[in-house]
Amino acid sequence: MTLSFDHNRPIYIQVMEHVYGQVCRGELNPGDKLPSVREMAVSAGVNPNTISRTYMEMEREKVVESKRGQGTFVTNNQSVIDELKVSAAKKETERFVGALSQYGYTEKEMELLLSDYLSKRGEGNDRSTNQS
Amino acid sequence: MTLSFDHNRPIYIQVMEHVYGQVCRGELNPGDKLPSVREMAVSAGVNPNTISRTYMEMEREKVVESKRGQGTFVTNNQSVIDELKVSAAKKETERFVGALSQYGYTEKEMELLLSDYLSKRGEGNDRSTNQS
Amino acid sequence: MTLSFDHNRPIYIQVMEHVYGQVCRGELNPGDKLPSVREMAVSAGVNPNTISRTYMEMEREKVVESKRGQGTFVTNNQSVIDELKVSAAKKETERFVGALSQYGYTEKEMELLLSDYLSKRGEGNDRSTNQS
Amino acid sequence: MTLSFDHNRPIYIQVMEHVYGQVCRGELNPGDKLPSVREMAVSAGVNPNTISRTYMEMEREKVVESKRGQGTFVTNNQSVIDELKVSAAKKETERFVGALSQYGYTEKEMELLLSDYLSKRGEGNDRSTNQS
DNA sequence: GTGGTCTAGACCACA
DNA sequence: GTGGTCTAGACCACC
Repeated sequence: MTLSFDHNRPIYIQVMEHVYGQVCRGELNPGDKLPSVREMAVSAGVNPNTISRTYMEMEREKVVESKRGQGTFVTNNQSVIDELKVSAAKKETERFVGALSQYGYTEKEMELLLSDYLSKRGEGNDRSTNQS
Repeated sequence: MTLSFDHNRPIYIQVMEHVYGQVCRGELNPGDKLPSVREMAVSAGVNPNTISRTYMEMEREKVVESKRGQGTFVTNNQSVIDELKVSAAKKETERFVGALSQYGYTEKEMELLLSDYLSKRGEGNDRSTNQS
Repeated sequence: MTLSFDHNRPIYIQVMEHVYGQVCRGELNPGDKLPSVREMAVSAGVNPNTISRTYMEMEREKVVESKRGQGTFVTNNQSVIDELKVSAAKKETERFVGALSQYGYTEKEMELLLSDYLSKRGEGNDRSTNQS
Repeated sequence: MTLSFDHNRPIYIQVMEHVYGQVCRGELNPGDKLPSVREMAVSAGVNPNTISRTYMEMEREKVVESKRGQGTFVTNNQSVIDELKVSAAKKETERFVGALSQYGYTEKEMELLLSDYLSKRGEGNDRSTNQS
C-alpha cells in the first residue's frame, strides 16, 4: 500500500489516524489482529521504530492491546471505540469553529461553507466518500 | 497583552494566525502599520527573533510588507487579504470533512455535528464569538 | 515622478543608480545643477535624509560636487563619468558571467541567452530601450 | 572546505546559491541527500542556524525536501530543477540588460561587452570555467 | 527608531 | 542521528 505522508506532521500520528479510521469505519473490528510491526512497516514504507511508536501510542489510548508473543489486537471494549469517534468529532468541530471565527466568519457562514463544500464534493466523485 | 500559547504548536505560527485574524476581521486595515518587532515581542511575551520570523513568514505570503527603517505594514492589495480569508476557510473545511469522513461520519452527520456545536456554544456564552 | 522602489535594496542606492543613469545617458551634463535635496526628496517620494545620503555617496565617488550655498553639480571631469560607465559595465558583466557559469551554463549559452533576450525584447516594444 | 563569503550579502543566500549551483550542474542529483545541517555548518564555517535557514529557504522553493529525523534531500521533481536553471538565467539576463541600458549602452555594445569579457577570460585561465 | 542577519547554546520530537 | 523552534544577545544598514 505504502501510504503517502505529509512530512510536516509526525508519521507515527498519521499511521495512527489511519488505523483509527479503519477501526471507526468498521474495517477493523474489536478483537481483530493488527499486522505485526514489521509487516506494517513494510506495507507503509516506514521505519519499524515508527510503527512501534504508533502501536505504543494506540495502546496507551487503550484502542489496541498487545499480547505477548501473539500480536496486537483491537480492543474488545466497544465504548473505547465509540469514545474515539466522538472525541475526534468534538476536537475537529472545535477546531473548525475556532479557526473560522478567528477569521471573522459568522456561524451562518460556517454552515454554508460546509454545505457548499459537501455538495460540490458530491458532484465530481460519488464513490470517494471514504477515500484516504 | 501577553497572548497565551499552545505549547504544541510553533509560537511564530500562532502569532501569525493572530495577526491574520485581525486583518481578516478588519481590525487591521490595508496600509496600517503593525507594531514593531520589538514592541510585539514585549506584548506577546516572546523573544524578538520569534516575532521577526512571524513577520518574515507573513511577508513571504504577501500579507505584509516590511520597509527598512520604517516598519511593517499590512498590504494595500485587498485581493491578497480576501484570498487569505477564502483559502483559510477552504483549508479548514477540507480538513474538517477529510478528518470526519476518515472516521466514518456521513455528510449528514457532519452538518449535524456542526449545528449542534454551534447551538450549544450559543447557549452558554453569547459574547464569546470573537474571543481570541 | 515618484520612482518605484524595490524595498529589498537600499533606496539611497536606487536613487543613486537613477542619477548615474541620467548622467551616463547624457540627460544630465557635466556642470548641470542637480535638484536640491528637498526637491529631489519630494519628487522621489522619500525621506530627505535618504537623498542626503545619496548625494554624499555620489560626492564621495566624485561624480557630483556640492558647492556651499549654491547646490550640487555634476562633475566637470568627463573622465570620471566615462569611468563610471566603464566600471558599471565591467561589474555587471562579471556578475552575469559569474552567476551563469555557477549554474552550469557554457559561454556559448550565455551569448545565446543574451541575444535571444535582446531580440525578444526588440519585438514587443521598440522605443523602450531607455525606459527607467 | 570553508567557503569564502562576500560579507555584503547574507551568508545563507550565498550558501543557497552554492547548493543551487551543485544541483544545476548535476553534482547533486535528484533524491541525493544533502549534508546534515550540522555537517554543512562545520564545512562552511558558519553557525548551524545559518545553514538551517538556507535549508528552509530551499525547501520553500521546493528544490529540497526535509524529512524529519532523516535529513534533507534534493527534490525528485526534475522540472523544479530545470525551472531553477531557466529562471536564474532569465533573472540574470534581465538584470544585465536592465542595468546596462540604464547606463546608456546599446544592444550591440552589450553583446560586445560580453564576448570581449569571455574571450579575455578564456586567455588567462582555461580551466577556471567551473571554479566555485 | 526600524527590520535583517548572525552567533551561541539550549531543548525537543522524530526516525 | 536528524531537523525545528526558541532564547539571548550582538551588530549592522537603513530611514
